[in-house]
Amino acid sequence: MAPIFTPLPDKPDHDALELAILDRWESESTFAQLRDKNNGGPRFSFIDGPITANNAMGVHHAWGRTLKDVFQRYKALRGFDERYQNGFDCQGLWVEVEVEKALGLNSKRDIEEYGLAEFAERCKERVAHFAEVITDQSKRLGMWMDWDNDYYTFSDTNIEYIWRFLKTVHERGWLYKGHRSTQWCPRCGTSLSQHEQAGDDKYAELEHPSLYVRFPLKSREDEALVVWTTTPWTLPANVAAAVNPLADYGLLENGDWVAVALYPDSTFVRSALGAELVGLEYEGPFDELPAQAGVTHRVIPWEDVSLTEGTGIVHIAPGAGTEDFELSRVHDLPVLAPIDDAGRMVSGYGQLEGMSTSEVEGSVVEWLSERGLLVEAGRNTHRYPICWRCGTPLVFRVVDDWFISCAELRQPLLDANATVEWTPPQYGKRMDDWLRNMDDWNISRKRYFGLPLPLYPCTCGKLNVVGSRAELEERAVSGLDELQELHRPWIDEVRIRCEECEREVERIPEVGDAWLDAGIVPFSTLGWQNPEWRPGGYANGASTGLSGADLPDHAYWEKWYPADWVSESREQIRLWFYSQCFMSVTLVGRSPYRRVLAYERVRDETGREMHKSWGNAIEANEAFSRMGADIVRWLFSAQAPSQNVNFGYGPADEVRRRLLTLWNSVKFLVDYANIGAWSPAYGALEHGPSGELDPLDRWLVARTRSLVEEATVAYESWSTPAVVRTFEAFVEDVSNWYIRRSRRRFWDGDETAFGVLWFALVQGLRVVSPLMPFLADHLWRELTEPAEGAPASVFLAGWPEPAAPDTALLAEVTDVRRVVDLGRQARAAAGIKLRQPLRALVVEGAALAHGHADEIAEELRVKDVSFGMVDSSELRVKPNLRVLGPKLGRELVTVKSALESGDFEELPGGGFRAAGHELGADEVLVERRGKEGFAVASADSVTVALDTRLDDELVRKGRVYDLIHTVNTMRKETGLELTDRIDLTVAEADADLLTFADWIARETLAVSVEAAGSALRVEKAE
RNA sequence: GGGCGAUUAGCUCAGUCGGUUAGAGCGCCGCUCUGAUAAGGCGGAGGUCCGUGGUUCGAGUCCACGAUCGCCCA
Repeated sequence: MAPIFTPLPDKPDHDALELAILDRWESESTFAQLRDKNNGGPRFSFIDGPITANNAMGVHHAWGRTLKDVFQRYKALRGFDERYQNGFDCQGLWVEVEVEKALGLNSKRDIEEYGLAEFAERCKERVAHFAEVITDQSKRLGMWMDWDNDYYTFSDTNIEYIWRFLKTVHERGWLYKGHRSTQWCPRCGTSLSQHEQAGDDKYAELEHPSLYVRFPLKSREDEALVVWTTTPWTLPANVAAAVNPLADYGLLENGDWVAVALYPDSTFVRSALGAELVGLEYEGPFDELPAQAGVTHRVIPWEDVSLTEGTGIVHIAPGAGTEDFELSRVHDLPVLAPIDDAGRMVSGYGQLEGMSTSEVEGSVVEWLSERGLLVEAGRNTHRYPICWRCGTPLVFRVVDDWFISCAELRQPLLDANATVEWTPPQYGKRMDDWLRNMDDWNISRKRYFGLPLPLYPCTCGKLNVVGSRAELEERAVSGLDELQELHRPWIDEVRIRCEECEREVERIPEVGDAWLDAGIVPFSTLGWQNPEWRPGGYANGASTGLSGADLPDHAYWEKWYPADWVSESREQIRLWFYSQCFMSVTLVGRSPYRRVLAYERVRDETGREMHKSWGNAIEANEAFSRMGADIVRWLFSAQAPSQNVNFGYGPADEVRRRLLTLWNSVKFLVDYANIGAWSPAYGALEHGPSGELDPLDRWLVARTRSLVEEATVAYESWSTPAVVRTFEAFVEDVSNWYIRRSRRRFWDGDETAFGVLWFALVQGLRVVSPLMPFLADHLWRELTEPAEGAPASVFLAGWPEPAAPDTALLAEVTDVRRVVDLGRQARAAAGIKLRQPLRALVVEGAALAHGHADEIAEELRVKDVSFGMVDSSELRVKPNLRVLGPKLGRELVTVKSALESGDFEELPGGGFRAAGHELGADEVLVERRGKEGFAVASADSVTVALDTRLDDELVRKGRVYDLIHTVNTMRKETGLELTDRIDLTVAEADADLLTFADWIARETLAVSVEAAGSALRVEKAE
């Protein structure tokens, strides 16, 4: 007869099992079935933050993608209709930089020589390639998404929606061209914005020159200001020197002025307050350069001049520093811009022209020392900003950039954020902090493959902002025919008419910040204000052929906006959470998401950052196949999101071992159900197991119901760690209490036990399936395959019906287990192993365990269990603080010390009198210890006393248990099957045990038991 | 300088509403069960719950201040 359940191997092969499940999902269209089932149900709106389709996915992406999938699966089990749209981020500096590397291009000129059209094609190819790679990896992780319906941020539709946003911004008067000093990457040839440039990995410890330089004062012979700088290339652009007006400055004997505070050991011939130096003029070190012609150098006041490093006098070059530039506005200083967009000195700087900022260092030093202006030259190591994409050290340049003013929006953004439920909650405060401090949004990048900013400034002063492709077509005067998509170079050919003066105007060359691309997604993908549904309408422009995504109509947007939930890493606070909130508050005045789950970073298993160059990085694909995707998901799910996760093969092995207990429990059921020819009934899941349930069975049913209850609470509070904890505790209870206590019933083929265990395991799998979909579905299929009417997949089974657990029974068993633990402790203390039966156990306390004496007796192998006072040599009484604290208040201290010193009187009924107070039995905790002939153990007001006295019968029974144990060990060692029968021969010396022959035979599956010879013999019976 | 966190066993971390002897996993030592067995269970060693002060009958938990570390901003 074929077995009812498919036999399970000793342990799971996660990789093979997961690949097999993926095949089943594919061939059975499981996901499509799930979506059909939930179609029209209540909605759970999730919006996927786009993943950059620029490289393969790393394990750090797997954390977020696990969480996204867990909660989408959970909500699906609860019957929610969902969109499952995945998103790819496709354009901007990150793609450009990688494509440049691949093509061996190393400057903007290289790109232009290569050709913008060709370059754009290479960028699109890269995105298409890695979108496919990421899709495959995500599927392997178990992510269920609508994979042929992804949104790509470089589609024309997405771009048009951003255009529309920008037009709105302009109508509000927030869009402006700024002339300011910004951080500039000389390799990428573009400025970078505040939110891009934040974060620790955006800085490096770099060594730069450290120069002390003399600025001779004009009206004072032989006196000079001394400044300190680590950026020699900025000196030729110097126009001023700043002093702290409130600080003391002193004149050294050699004629140098410095801050007194920074030269504590020097003697000064004269001193002055900084304010007194203000207005003095000096000779600039590079006055002879053409660029410096006509510049008057003078001393200006600045409260922020540091008195902790340097000389207390700061060299000011408004063309090469942010603060310098701000000061130039206040003090009306000339702005000299010394470098071009590649970071090379421009004309007007004599012999320095054409040199990079680092090449210029030697020449500057030489120049200064020749003229006697160099006081000291050294090296200095400090934290210096580098480009977040290519690692090149940044410089400051004063350039024109386009900005969105956030002055008017700041408060509305804060108000919108106040409506959002953040998990963990402190991230909401961090968002507030960011919003309070954010600068105007720099949206322009002087690059190539990105969102084309639709800005057409006219010489008449009018800034034309085009809000859609239709508007562009209507106003175009040329270039439309070649416009294959809304990207450079094609878009640059389109000229339009100025709406003010009718002159022909062209687009600014800049592209947009990539966070505009991602931020518009809650509008562009959901069809905001789109009059009619356009099949395939999202897959246009650069994403033609990559996706089949529709552009929905406005009614759809109304249905799915705002998102009920979004989840990304914490750094997205200043990136995607920010940009989409900014755009959403601008367009519709509210936050685009109701709830956020954010998480920290992935580290290696020792807590260090992962770096390829350190050799401690783990490839996502390798993690999936070597650990198993379920294990990867479990590791991430178990981690509190507010803390970095330590990820690696060590922690993975731990998880694997813990999950083995679940596997073993299922395998146990399967093995014995096959022997006993038991098969399950699917209806039992809803109604509970049938048959005559004994207390242990009812306990497991209650325990299962409480699991469902606890897990529901955990999921509903977005806490995967709580799901993990509650599930692991459940598995431990099933395995180490129910199964261990019930083994015999399974050997005997007890149908009720099978039914109860099956119920518990299957319900457990349903609850945990969002976290580890592969193992859960595999075991679901294993356990429900013989049950008629069971859905083919756990994901089609829905969420377990909630049912109130029998909490009284759960509490009883908690007490029972406490007694058993104490009993084992007592045995251990007395040095009596569990195989030695004992005559009696007395239990005091543990009131709820009274009905379970038989279980306790069996578990502890004692003949008799009784409840009552333990008559002992030592009595300890403690106050029940929870009760007495509020009642006695300050008096409690007196009572407590009286009880501690034994100064009390026992009252009838279990009460005590101490320090003048009568204490009821429920107001004290009583423990006893020490008794002749007994082993006593005590904890939490429960005391057990184990009678350790042996007699002949007890000793003989102990020997029988030993014998049975030995025989069964031999059975195993000789490789016998569980059902094999044996002929057993015991040694002559054990002949007296043959009075228990039936018992021995039953326990060892012996068909004959006899005594002969001197050794124990086990032989397979014919 | 401002903001947000963290600090609990050798390591990684839980710790609910303030309550009696602060827990788990890993590691170490010893014991043990075994018809789930490359598992499981029990016990032991190992704690200044970062520090100081406060509130309270009672503080790892609440409050204030400080220290250290991490992160975000300036």
